[in-house]
Amino acid sequence: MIDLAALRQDPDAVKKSQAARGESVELVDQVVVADVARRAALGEFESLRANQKAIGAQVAKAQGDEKQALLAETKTLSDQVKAAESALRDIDANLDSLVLALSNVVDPAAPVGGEDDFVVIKEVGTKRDFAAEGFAVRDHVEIGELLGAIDIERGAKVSGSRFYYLTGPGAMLELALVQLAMNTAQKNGFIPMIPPALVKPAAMEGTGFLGQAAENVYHLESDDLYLVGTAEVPLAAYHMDEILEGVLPRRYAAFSPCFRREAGSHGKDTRGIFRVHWFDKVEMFSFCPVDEAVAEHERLLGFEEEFLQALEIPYRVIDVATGDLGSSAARKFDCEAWVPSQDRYREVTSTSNCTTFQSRRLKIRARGAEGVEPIATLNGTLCAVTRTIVALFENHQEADGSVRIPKALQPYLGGASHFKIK
RNA sequence: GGAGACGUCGCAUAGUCCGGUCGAGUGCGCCUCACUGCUAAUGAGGUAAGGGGUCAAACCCUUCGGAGGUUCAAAUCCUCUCGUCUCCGCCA
Repeated sequence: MIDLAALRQDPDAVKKSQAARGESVELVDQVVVADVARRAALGEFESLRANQKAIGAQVAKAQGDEKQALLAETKTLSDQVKAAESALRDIDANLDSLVLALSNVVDPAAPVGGEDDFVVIKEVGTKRDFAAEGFAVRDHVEIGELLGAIDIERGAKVSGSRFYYLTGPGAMLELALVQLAMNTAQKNGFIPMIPPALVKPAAMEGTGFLGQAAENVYHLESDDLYLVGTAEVPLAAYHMDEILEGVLPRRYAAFSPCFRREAGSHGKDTRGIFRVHWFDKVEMFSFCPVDEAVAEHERLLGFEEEFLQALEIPYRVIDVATGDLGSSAARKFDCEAWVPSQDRYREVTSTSNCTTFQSRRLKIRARGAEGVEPIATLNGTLCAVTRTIVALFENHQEADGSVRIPKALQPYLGGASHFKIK
């Protein structure tokens, strides 16, 4: 939810942001109108109610005829108060639904445009020249089969398309990646967390996933619970309705399964485990003072880069354009790993600065020097397991189909230097 | 799944039976001041959030887990709901 007071002050800034996202500009005007109406209705209700309470206090003291007279007076007042209250409630609900429909105000530094208008910030690492090395690139599906690490066929048999089993070395690799990620995060000041993957509507709503992203969320109707698409949801909602005390930023890193319906991506990335309905992920999350959020965003990006560098995977960083931001994000950086079989960079991690958008919805604030203050939330992927496996297998493959294990990961895999073909 | 108890201002509690003087007392914690060689102790005062209003105040409204209802009036009565705890059953 955006800051209504700020919108009141400068509606044009919000309009500009909506335009940059390619979303409704006139929604801003509707909010302004609804806001004026609300304040009028609020004043009406409040003065009637104040009157009612004042007379009520007299009723309590009065006796006999005097009391009867007051009762008669306040009886009609009571009806007026009720009418004013219900009018206020309707206007309030209307305003709320309009404000909730507004996406976060984009960071002016974010490149304006659609999906393809991102800006490449940097490229890191060296892509291998497989032709020069003298062998044809295998994709992660082939490698996964050779190693006995990924079983897609049986994933489909048991659960349908976009499901998989990690088997043998694949299963151990996931655990190794997760441990490396969690250990790294803890060293960097994150509190390790294992959060619930099923959440109530309030948590989903509060993090902004029931808006335009709703069609990609699994919903368990009989229990009215949602399967989270990212640990961002239970981590953000962890402090829902709280005023944070003490030192900020407060950083958490969670290991959790992620479930995504992938509606609207039919036919996209159908091969392998690049785009699946379920995967596991280590996610970073930060509750941060508003004026430190931009620096914190850079920090999260830095942690993501360090992880990719530890895995020796070539990647680039892009500054995602306004039209491609999630509704909660003011700015987003993606790390895209080089995928040799596709001869292009593909997203493996993503970090967003949600400024105060989520914390307003979730009613999270912090006690600062000047009292209770709003707070910024930021999230970033440390390791999305399946996509990391794709990048790892493909970039570190050897001529015979075996895969070199990067040094940083070896301690978590019994010191082995390679995944060998079975 | 069955039976019961309970959700109050950071924490712990009072208030609920018998509706108004309760937006709410007390203790602890925290903040300010005084006293003290320092700390501690003691004394005085302050200490929920959100909204409206104001140059700033004053002031007003809302919130006693949540949602409804009864009433002139609800922390207090009624209904539903969520959560916590205890016992039983079941289970990893």
